[in-house]
Amino acid sequence: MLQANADIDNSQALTERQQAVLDAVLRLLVEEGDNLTMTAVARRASCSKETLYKWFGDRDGLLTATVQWQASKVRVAAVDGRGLDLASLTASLERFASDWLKVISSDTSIALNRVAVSHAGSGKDNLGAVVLENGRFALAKRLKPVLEAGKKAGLLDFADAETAFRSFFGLVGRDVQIRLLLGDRLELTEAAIGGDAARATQQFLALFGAKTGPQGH
Amino acid sequence: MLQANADIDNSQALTERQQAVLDAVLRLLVEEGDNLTMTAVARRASCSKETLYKWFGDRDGLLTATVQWQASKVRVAAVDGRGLDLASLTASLERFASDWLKVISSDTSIALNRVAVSHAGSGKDNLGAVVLENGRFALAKRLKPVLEAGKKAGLLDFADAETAFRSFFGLVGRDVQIRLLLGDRLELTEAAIGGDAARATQQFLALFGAKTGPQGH
DNA sequence: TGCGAACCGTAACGTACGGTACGGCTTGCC
DNA sequence: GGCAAGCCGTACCGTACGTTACGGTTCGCA
Repeated sequence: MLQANADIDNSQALTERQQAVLDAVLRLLVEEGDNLTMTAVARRASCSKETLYKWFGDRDGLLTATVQWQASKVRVAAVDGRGLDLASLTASLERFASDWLKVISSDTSIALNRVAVSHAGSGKDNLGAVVLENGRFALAKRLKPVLEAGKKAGLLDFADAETAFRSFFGLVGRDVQIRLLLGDRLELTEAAIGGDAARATQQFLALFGAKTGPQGH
Repeated sequence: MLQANADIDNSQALTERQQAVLDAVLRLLVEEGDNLTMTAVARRASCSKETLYKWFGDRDGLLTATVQWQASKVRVAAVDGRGLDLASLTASLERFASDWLKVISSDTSIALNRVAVSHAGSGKDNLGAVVLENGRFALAKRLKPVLEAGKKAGLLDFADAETAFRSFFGLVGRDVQIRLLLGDRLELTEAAIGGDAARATQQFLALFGAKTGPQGH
């Protein structure tokens, strides 16, 4: 499911101490939202403000470093495109959906998306681009090969992988993300996520599965 | 498509002047995002800060009043459930999808959702609830009767209207809203919206259309 | 014409917070 | 041991902004 990655070096040479600081920022971001102060970060991380500014430049630098640090930690599992039969393709899609739902419903993801949305409205949309790149676009980059493999294997039928992915994205996410971002309670249990992933996968297959003779519903 | 509503009195007795002030807030919100100042509002609306505070209490009151004012202005058209045949049902769904896409891709909607998301992270989630109530939930409340009518007429087949609606929501919105909120450029032309609405509707019908004999693809 | 209410423009106040400076402490190295 | 570098804690500065206060003006009304 979720794994720390070592392949993509998105966190450029962070010391253990710096990582601890960024983890403190994450925790603080979950608790207090975007209105965290540098003094609060310093107090929580047991470091001085001078050190914060020396390491991360300014407040925005600290925030972007935090977003990148979190992005380097959480990553949806890659699935090899060797899923030739329908069963393994279905399993891969379900796992993608489940991982994705688990990520976007996590406290840290919600907090990070919130601060990124806030900053997107305030001029410099640095954070928004980073979140988008490590979220929606990273997912597409990982899922498309699977879709293409499914198409090659005659299991899927679509003209454009991008549009197929976007439909899958919509079927999985539906209104979950916007509701969570807007503060709607809606705790997703493990079981509910599994059910949603299976449902979304079945719907996607119903729309984009290759029609090889009549298959009962 | 879009209409001002007079039935639901969501705007509790606002004078013309107050509405003009809130319109100024909307414009300012689109231009500058959440970091608008009370002095900027006063200057733009050509009113004094004292008046702002007398009318709306404080900054949050002004913002909530603005959200409610906008919500009372823009509303997705209601469609009567008298759509008995497949053609009119399809047309209704397409119109809903088109209107919805038009709304969420508008500058004011993006700005309002951004500020609501920001405030949802900062304790009082007043704005988030209001936006959700007038956005996603209002849409559900209007669309569900149509879906139920379609089911009654034997055109649709689903167990729960809520889940059917959520699938429709996902198929229509896909990744559009989160991308726009995060600052991703992606201007939706009138034609693109129409195409997306038609595609989403066809996909929804493919998933939830009643299977009355073999209908080609 | 006189009066009071509402409102405009602006000045002023208090506070919160981003950013900087400085004294003291630990740590590794010569 | 002595020294330099890095860091902690804290005090400090400047500013931006929410909020309040006040004098001057317009407008409806008797």
